[in-house]
Amino acid sequence: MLRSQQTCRSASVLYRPEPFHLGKWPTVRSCAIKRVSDDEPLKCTRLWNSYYLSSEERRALQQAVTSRRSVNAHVDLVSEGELADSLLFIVEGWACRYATTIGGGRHFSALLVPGDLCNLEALLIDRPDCGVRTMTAATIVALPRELALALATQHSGIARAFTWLALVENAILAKWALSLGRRSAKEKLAHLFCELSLRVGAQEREYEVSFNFPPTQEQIADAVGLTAVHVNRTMQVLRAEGLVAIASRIMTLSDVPRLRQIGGFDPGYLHLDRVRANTQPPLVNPNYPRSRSRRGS
Amino acid sequence: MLRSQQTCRSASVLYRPEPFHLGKWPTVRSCAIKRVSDDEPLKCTRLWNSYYLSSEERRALQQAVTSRRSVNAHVDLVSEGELADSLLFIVEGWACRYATTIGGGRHFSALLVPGDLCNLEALLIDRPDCGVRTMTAATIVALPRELALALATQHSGIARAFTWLALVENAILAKWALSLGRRSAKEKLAHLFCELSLRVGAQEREYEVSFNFPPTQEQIADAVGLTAVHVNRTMQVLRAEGLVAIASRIMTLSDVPRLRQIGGFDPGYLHLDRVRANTQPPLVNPNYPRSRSRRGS
DNA sequence: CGCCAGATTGACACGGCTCAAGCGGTGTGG
DNA sequence: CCACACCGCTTGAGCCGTGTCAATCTGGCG
Repeated sequence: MLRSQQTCRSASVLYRPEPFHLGKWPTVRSCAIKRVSDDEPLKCTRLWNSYYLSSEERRALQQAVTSRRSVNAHVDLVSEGELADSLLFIVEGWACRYATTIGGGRHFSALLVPGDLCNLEALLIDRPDCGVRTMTAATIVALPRELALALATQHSGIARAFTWLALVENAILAKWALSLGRRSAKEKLAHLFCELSLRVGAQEREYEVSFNFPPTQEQIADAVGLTAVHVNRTMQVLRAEGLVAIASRIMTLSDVPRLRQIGGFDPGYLHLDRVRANTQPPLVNPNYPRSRSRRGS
Repeated sequence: MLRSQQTCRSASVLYRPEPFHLGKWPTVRSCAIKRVSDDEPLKCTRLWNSYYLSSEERRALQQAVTSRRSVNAHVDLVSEGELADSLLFIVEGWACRYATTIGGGRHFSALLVPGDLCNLEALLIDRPDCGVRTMTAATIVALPRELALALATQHSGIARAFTWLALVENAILAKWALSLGRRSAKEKLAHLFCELSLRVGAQEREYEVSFNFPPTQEQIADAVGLTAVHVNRTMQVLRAEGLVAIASRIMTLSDVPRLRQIGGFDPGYLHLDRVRANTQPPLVNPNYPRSRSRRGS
């Protein structure tokens, strides 16, 4: 939420935002990865549900994948510049792909919701260009890179599905860029919320949707290129107009058509027609605590 | 270069910028596609030069491709929402991928330089989410979608190369998003110029590079999310500091290390190590006229 | 019950946008 | 061969959307 051009003078005050790498986000002490029972860990995944896979290919994928692991919030799943040897699927919880500016400015290049593949680039690129960090407690599944490559070589459907995932991510990123470059704060938020409501598979009824929405205002700011303060003010406007409401991590959009109009949102770019409909996870998910970081030890 | 939040009141004045679709860019009357002799049209292409292809696969690609065609400047190669049935390679000249905001704001999601693939998404997505338009006269080569799919199915190297192209485009887009969201005008321009100097394969010597650079200031603005006026002022600053100079479509960066520092540029994300080095095209290319559009009808 | 992350508020500053001319070069029609 | 027409580049004045800085408030958790 810091902009780069601003120098980071105040190393003094305690809870002031600080450059990312200096620990504005809490440093992680234990990754607390523990195994969880599972049978079809990939089932709710966008890759799994894409129309490009045959059932045989689905089976092959399922066998190649590790079992579920649960991860704390604020954990780096992928660190910028370090070797990455697995594709990570986020089965439950939210994460983000982020990059930082020399000045400490932080920016998200993706918000990852349940079912998303966190780091497709690890398939072909060994040093990731940006990190991936959980925003909530999450459960993930890994597909070792070598296995993924082998599968993609043997099964053209799997290769095609990977390419498709990359193309959709591209389309989303292009829309984000459009927002970042040419939309006002209000439009940015409207567009983002419309997008997320669809991506998490929330069921709209009577122009209204509700869905789990763990990000803090600061994290929203890092996604749309604003300041946490300004996100706050803009949210107040949207709230005052009766368009959005957030209560205990659940976001409600009360007038989706209006929001779409404001944000200039057209769902086509998400290409949801190439995926089997995904059921929305339970509205209040006990595994979703935006676990507050315990202070330094 | 219009920002969306601004209403477009002045339909009166003559040379004022106008919403994109209303013809700020000249409307195209004739596509003027004419054949040109060629032998290995794909040779200078990033796909062709990627390490993922075997020589057999290169041959297969070469055979599948149409012969070169030359295209005028300001021509839509791909129109948003319309069916696209070919992958287009831009062999010579520059183009851009663009999208527009309801308010008429225009934004580029990519600048395409010689050797780039214009619309990889056409491989799997039939209605493109954004348009592609030439910025200069250009020569292009097409690979029919069905052929591309068949090749990707038969040759895993080709499939892999496609995926790789998508991933690199993604990485570039992510950096653009970082710029858009968190960098100042000066930083944005510095970063963009550093990126382009590498992508066009310009040879740096003694901290200095020169390369063909056809975009107008307005087009630069559409790439970095600024106004043409502000790009102009920022360019003046960079020029005054002796960092960049443009003369007759040739850009010279006189102090690349300094520019990289300003823009926070780290070339890793371009993953040039996965492509055979590409020779820089001749510095002044007679085919590069930023052909001015003749006026109406 | 105290702590702390996150949400909220207010005062103020500034980067970048808007509006409005003006300038120089270059194809083009007369 | 000249004179427009027109594109792209510049410049100046003024404004406003967002950022900055600094408190304060609030609810959940240990």
